[in-house]
Amino acid sequence: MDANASPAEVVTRRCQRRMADCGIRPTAQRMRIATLLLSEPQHLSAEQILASLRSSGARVSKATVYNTLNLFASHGLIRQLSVDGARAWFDSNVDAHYHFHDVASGALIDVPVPDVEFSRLPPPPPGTEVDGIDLVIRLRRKAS
Amino acid sequence: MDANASPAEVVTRRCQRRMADCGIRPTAQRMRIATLLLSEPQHLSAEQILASLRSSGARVSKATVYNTLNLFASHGLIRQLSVDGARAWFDSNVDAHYHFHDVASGALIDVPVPDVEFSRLPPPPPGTEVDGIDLVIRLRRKAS
DNA sequence: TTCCTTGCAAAACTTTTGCATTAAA
DNA sequence: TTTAATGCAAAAGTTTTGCAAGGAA
Repeated sequence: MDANASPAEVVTRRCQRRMADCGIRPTAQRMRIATLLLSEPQHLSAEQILASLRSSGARVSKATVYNTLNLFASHGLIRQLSVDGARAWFDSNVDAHYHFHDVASGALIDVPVPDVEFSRLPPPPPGTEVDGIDLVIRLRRKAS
Repeated sequence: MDANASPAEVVTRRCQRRMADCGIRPTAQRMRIATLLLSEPQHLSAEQILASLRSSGARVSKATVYNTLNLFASHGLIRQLSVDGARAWFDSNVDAHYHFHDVASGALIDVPVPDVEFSRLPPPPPGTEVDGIDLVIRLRRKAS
């Protein structure tokens, strides 16, 4: 172990390890995208990721951002969300969880699984089983 | 009352009434779109609606389909769903309800509210209140 | 060398918009 | 007649793809 590792180093190593576990070659662009997303749980669009990387001086193309996000998603490193039809959001929290969605601001907030409890759920149709539950609690500004 | 009204007539009148209630002018194209959607609860994409209307001989443009769907949605006559990022689905069932989503086939199946019961839900963040709950139970083909 | 990744531009797709024409009140 | 709706084509926005160039093994 390295008790002197900086937070940035820890994130870098975690990204390398997770990509290696999936057999994904850790190129410079992929590492930057992984570092950005996996440094903390967050929801980002492809455009936001591209802008963020470029403003920090990275040389990345839009195609590579999409390629990388799709690659990561296909390996379960991130998760693609469909909350509004306008664009995809990429969630770096792949543990089971739900979301608040503030429609006015577009903000997404994680809701931990233990905060939601189902006392009844319908049985899946014959020949199918439940693959997962997408729960979005839409929020509006309180009138009061 | 008219005890001899055919099912088609009943649908036509119900569409006229619902559009009138919203102050929407019942043009030929709008009536055809409303009749298609509101004849029974279903989930259709804009492209499906356009194709269906044209194959039944109607003269409608893509722009009018989108204009009309947005108009209907803004008046609460239909509801727009975001289940996959690929396209919008328009749900003619505007009563509160949830969905099964068979990812393999793309099929959407309604889940009535009484079939789901929450025994715990997180409190909405300060300054906000719950506007609605979108619940999608993802289905996969059973392995067994 | 061989295979994979990147960047760029173009293409594909869904949805919106501008504007002249047409239909409804 | 006056206002609103329609159709068409073009535009806009997001995501994918083809391909030449670059980089890693």
